[in-house]
Amino acid sequence: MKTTIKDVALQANVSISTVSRIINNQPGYSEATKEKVEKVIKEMGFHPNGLARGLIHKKTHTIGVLLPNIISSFSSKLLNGIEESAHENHFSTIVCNTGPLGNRTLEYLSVLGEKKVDGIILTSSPLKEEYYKEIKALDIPVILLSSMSYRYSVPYVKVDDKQAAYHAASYLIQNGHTKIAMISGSQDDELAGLPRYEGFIKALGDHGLSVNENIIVYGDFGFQSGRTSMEQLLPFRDEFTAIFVASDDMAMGAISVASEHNLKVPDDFSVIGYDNTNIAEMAIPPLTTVAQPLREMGKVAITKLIEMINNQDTIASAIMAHEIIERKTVKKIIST
Amino acid sequence: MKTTIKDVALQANVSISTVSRIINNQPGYSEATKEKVEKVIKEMGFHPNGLARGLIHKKTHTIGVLLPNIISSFSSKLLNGIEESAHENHFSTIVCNTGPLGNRTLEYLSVLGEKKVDGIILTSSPLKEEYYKEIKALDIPVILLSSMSYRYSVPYVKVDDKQAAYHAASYLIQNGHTKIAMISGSQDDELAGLPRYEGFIKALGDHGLSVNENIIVYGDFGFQSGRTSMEQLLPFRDEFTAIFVASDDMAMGAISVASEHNLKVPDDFSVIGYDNTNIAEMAIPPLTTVAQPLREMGKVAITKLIEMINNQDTIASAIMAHEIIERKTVKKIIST
DNA sequence: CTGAAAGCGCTTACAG
DNA sequence: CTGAAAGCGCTTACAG
Repeated sequence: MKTTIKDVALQANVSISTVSRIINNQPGYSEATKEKVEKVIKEMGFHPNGLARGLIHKKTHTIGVLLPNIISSFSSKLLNGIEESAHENHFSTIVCNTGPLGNRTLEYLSVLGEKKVDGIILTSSPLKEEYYKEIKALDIPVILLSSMSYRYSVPYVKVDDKQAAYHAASYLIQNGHTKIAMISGSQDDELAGLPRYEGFIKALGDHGLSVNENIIVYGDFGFQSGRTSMEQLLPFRDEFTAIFVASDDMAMGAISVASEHNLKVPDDFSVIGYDNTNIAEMAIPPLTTVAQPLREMGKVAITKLIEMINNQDTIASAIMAHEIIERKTVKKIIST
Repeated sequence: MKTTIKDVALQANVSISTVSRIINNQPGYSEATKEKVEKVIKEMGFHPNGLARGLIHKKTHTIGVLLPNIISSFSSKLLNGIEESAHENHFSTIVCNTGPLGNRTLEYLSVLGEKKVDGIILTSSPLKEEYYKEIKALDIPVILLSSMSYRYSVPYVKVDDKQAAYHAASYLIQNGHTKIAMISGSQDDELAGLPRYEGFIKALGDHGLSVNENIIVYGDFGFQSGRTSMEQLLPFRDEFTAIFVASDDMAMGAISVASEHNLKVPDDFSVIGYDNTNIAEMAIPPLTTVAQPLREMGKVAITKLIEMINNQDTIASAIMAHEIIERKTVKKIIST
C-alpha cells in the first residue's frame, strides 16, 4: 500500500489540508507543524499522487511526441532535444512511433487524448485533415516539428528545405561544378521531397545552368534507395561531376555503390548530402552535408509548445537556420 | 470545456453509472439505452478521462524507460522494440534520457513515481544502490535491459557479453588470425567493458594464443575514442593482423584513422565490431560485427515487465542470442 | 435494467 | 494558523 496524504496527516496529527499546504509551499502553517509534517513525509517516503493532482489541475505535465521513425538518427536527435528541454521544464514526454507512413497517428492521438497530455508535437509528417480534426476535437495545443501545413494554421518549427537545397546546389556550383546530378526524394512528398528538388532546380537556373533530366533520380531517403538510385545514375557517369543527395543515408548508399564500381569520392565525383546524421562524420571520407539544428529544433518546439499551454494563444512559427558542413566529399574543380 | 461522463449522462437522460457501464462493456443495460448513450457519446466526442480512471484502478497503462543516451543507434533500437511492444499491449511509454553517466536517474525515478507508471525499464546502466532503494520505495516493478545486477535480484534481459566477445575473437582465430589486437571499453565498466575484455582473453587462451598487452587499448565506446585508440595501436602495427573492437562506433573511428594512414581494411588488417548499428552496414566496406537482437530485446523486456505488473511475482531473466554478422572487414588469412 | 452514494488522492475556497 | 467540506471525473458495490 502506497502511503497517501491521509496517512501522513494521521501520523503527523494534522489535517489533510495542512499537509497539502506544506507540500505545495502555500502559506498557512507554523514553522513547528511544517517541521513535524516534513519529518513524517520523509519517514513514510510519501510522494504526492500525480494523477490526483492532475485531475484537479487539469494539467499532467506530460506531452506527447509523434514520430514516424523513432529509430532514425534524424528522429533521435529531435527527440533528444525535445526530451531534454521538456525535462528542464518539468514535463515528461510520451513517445509514439507512428510508423513509416504515420499510420498509427490516429490511434496514438486518441490515447494521448485519454491520458490528457498537455500538448502534442507532431514531427516529420504532413498534417492530414483527419489528424487536424482529431486534435481540434481533443482541444490540445499542437506544434509541427520538421513539418508544416499550408492548409491549417498550426505553428511549426522547421528549416526552409527549398532554401537549404538551393544553398547545397550553389555550394557545388561555387566549387566549379556545372554538371550536377540529384538523388531526390519523391516529388509527392511535400515536406522533404518537392522543396529540395525545387531548390536544386532554382539554383541551377539562377546560375545559368540547364537541367539534365537524365541525372535526376528519385529515392525514399533510405540507404537502399540510395544504392539503387546510384545504379540508375551510373550509365550517365560522364554527364555529371557532382551529386546533390537529399539525405545522408541515400548519400551513403550512393557512395558505397560507387565504391563497388571503383569510383572514388571525391576524386571521381563529388557528393553533398542532407541531414548531417552521425554517419556523415563517421563516413570515409567524412561526408559534406547540409545540417539542420535538430536538437535545437526540438528545444524550440518545446519552448513554444509550453508557451501555448500556458497562454492559450497562438504562437509564431520558426524557420531555423541550416548550415553546410564542409567535410571531404566535395572537390573544388578548376574549370576546363 | 471538455465533455465529461456527467455531460453525457445528462444529455442521454440516464445516470452516470449507466454510461460508465456502457463504456466499460459491463453488463447491466438494455440495448435501447446502449444505443442512445453511444449516440450521445459520438455526438459530444466524449473520451473518458484517463487520470480519473487511473486514480481508481491504480493503473496508468504507462511505463517509464530510462536510457543513458537516447541519441545512440543502440538505444534507439531498444526503444523501438520497447515502444512497439508496449503500444501493442496498450501501454504508453515515457522516455527518460538519464545522460551519459545516468546522472539524472534519481530525478527521473522520482517523477515516474509521481506519475504512477506501472513499471520501469532501466537500460544499459548499472543498478546502483541508490537506484535500487528508490525503486523499492516506489514499489514499482522494474526490469533491467542490456544490464544486470549481481547484487540485487532484479530480472534482466541481455546478451552474454563475455560469450559474444569470446565468439568474436574465435571467429577471427578461425579465419587464421593469431595476432589479435583489441580496442576495449573500460575495465571498470562491469556491463560492457570487463566482460567483453574477459571473453576476448579467454578465447585467446583457449586457442593457445598468448596475450600481447601492447595491443590492447581502451576507449569509451565512442567514435572519437576509436580514433585515439587506433592511434595508440599504430606504433605496434606489425604485431597484429586483426582487431576486435568493443563497439561499432569505435570500429568506425579506428578504420577512419587507419584510412588516413593509407591502411586499408581488410587488406592491411581485419576488424570485427560489436553492436551492429546502422553504420555497420553503411560503412565502406560494410563492417563485420557482433549483433545483439536489440528490438527483440526491447520486446522481451516489455513482455516480462507486463507479466510482472499483472502477477506481482518475480520473473526469470533472459539471455538473448547474439550473432556474428559477416560482412567485409575480416579477411581469411592463410597461415604463413 | 437502473440510480444514489461512497471513494480513488488530492486541492481549494470557506469558516473559524 | 488550522480543519471540514466540496469537488476533479470516474468506478464500483449496493439497493431496488
